[in-house]
Amino acid sequence: MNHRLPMPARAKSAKKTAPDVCTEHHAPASHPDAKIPPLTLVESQRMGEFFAVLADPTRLRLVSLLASDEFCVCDLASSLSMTESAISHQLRALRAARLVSYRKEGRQVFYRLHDHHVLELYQTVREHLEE
Amino acid sequence: MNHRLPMPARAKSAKKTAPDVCTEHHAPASHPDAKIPPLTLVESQRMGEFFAVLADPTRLRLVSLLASDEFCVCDLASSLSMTESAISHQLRALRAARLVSYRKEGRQVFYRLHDHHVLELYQTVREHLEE
DNA sequence: CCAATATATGAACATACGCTCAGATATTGG
DNA sequence: CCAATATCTGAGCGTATGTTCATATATTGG
Repeated sequence: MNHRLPMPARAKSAKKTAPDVCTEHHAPASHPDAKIPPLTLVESQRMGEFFAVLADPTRLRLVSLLASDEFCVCDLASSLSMTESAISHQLRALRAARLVSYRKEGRQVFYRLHDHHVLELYQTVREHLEE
Repeated sequence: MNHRLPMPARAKSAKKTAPDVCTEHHAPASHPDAKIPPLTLVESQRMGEFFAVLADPTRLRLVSLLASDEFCVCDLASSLSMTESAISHQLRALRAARLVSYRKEGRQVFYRLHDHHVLELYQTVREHLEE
């Protein structure tokens, strides 16, 4: 069965030159213009957490609402026909990822997208999926 | 407790004018330049699935490797110090999401990024997280 | 044909996640 | 202060997901 176990030694040999792995190797070099080092484990975990926040339908619908205007939790819950508790939990995740900011006004808390980068990313992917 | 249950009627009232929800409403209108309709449930699910594929450290490291060159499964597994089975499962997910393409050459299968959109999205988010 | 190599796949297990429910916290009005 | 409103939070449940393990498929060499 698995003829190459985890192998702590050896790894990280593939950087920019052709990696000398497998019995024979044909070194295709299809992206010659690249100099980008691969993600480290920690970097990939960070990036994964970022994408994971956007990998939920409810949070994406929240972002799509906030792309047009500022809303309080109550309005967001009503717009999505969900409980305010569920929305509050999801807003917590969006806050932790710095995707939204908020502003307190009396008993209400108004949420908005954190900055233009969020709006741009959302619109880019939206257009990409509309093809 | 929850003073506003799922409410199937009523929802979808917040489109472009200020949504009339909550007892009092202060209509802040912070993004006046918007005309983007919010995501439907189905659209948000599609978009969520797309982000979910990129929400895993292993798949992101695979994308980061393929951003520089074309690799066979064996090389990818070796580079990440993981079993070829695990890598094959993840490549399957990347294939299903049309994020990678492949080319068979004898016993080996060489994977590459599907198109330049993938590379651009990856690089954009990478730069965004480097701040 | 058969052994070896390279990859793919299904089942199973452990973990992670989203929602609900109950309750806590905070602010306003009487 | 107390009731009502608006939001937040922790525990628990059901489901989804990534890896391992065993096995299957496919291609090459002898």
